[in-house]
Amino acid sequence: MEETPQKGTVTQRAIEQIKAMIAQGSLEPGQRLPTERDLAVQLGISRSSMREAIRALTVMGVLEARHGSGIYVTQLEAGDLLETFGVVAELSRGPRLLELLEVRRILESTATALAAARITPDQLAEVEKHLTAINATDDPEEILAHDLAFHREITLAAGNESMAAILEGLSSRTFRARVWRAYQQEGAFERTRREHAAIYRALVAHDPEAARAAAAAHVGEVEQWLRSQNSEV
Amino acid sequence: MEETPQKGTVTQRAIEQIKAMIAQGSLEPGQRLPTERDLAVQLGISRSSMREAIRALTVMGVLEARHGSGIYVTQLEAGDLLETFGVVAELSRGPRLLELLEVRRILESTATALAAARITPDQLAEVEKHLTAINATDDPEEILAHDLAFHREITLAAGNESMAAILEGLSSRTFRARVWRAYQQEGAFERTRREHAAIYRALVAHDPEAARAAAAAHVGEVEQWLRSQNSEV
DNA sequence: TGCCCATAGTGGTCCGACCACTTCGGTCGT
DNA sequence: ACGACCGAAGTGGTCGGACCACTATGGGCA
Repeated sequence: MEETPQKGTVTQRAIEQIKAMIAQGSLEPGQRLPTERDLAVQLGISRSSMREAIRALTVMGVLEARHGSGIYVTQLEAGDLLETFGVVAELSRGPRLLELLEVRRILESTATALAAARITPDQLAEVEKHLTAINATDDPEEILAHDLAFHREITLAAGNESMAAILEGLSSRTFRARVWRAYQQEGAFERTRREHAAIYRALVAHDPEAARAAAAAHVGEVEQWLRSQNSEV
Repeated sequence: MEETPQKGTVTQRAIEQIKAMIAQGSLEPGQRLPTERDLAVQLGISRSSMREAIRALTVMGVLEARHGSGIYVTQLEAGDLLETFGVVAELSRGPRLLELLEVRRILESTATALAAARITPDQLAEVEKHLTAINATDDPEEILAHDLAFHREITLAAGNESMAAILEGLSSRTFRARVWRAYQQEGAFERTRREHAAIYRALVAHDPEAARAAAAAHVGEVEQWLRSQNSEV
């Protein structure tokens, strides 16, 4: 029960062992881990290797290191899988970008449909706030921020935080900013506003099918435009 | 243009810089990077910190380190975002597990529908092979392997590698093995076989809507069962 | 009583050495 | 002349120890 099985690199072994501790429940969400130095001693490896293992788990969104305080197990909440997903979206080009956009269209249309059925008056008011904010300004930066918030509010209303987190990653700042920059140059502003309005109307009417169609069309519009650019973005 | 802007930790800065190099195209997929030692000098940090940055990017699926050879940029293909996603699925419990299963149901039903429209005779034969293999044995291990292959073949036929990779992560080995263990004990074997057969028939008939319904029912069945377990898994 | 700061403890960074593995070129035998 | 072998150079992997930056805690001071 004590000797190292000698499989794979030392760091990789450490990663697996810590993952196993969490999976088996001996480390619970929010709990603080022993210090890096202690952990290294426990697993019989150097602190350097242990730090790399911790770094890996931090990137995966499993651990969280607080300078001067300690290392903690995250709540394993939806947002924790966001970062890595967003990075992939940022680095994707051409065909891969279209594939991810297709995934987004599928998930976002379904999420919007679910939201139409479940959204509360409070949430609806929040959505409307961002909608009017988008129409009230011409600052691309502000529009983008409210556009993101508009969709996030809707996906959250769908009641599936994991799906919301994935969509957030797929719609990451850089990802959309890149599209926007060129997109708005074709004067498609007005069309986007109409699409947003259509989505909002479907939500107000609590009409899932209309919401699904409106959301699919909204994402599909960007998709079509991007496809016509022949992988230039 | 040369001094460090002093924002965030040194390692974090290094991660961003390397990401930027790839995003801007000065580092292309498959290309070999300078050595860890050289990179550390270039960015003005220690080798330890550089190694952590590389480890982080390796986990994200952006870089690949080959012992004794060098560090390379991955092809940034779909499978590269798989590993991290699978880890999240493995560590999820209770409500989060249901959310992820819902995402899988949405994506898998759509993917199966797409596959019904696009699948080639060759791919269809491959799918049938796994189907008969599932029905020919009682070894859970073998069944699981062919079950995974069955669905993977179908999602690949949908023509969206990114979606296939995400689904692969959501259906990761451990994830499904855990479900299977208890699931089969209720003698739901036969029902699963019938569902697989229904999916296959829809593919043969090139009937997208039937395929969508069959796949949604298939995943939904597991979903319902898991929901009835009151977060015990 | 309450504020403040010295201090211990933690993660973050750096250095230099050595180990394990890959790669490649030269050497040796045929 | 050719091919298999082997050794050296180069690379990532590991180690340990030192110091820095930040946080949290508790005791002392006003």
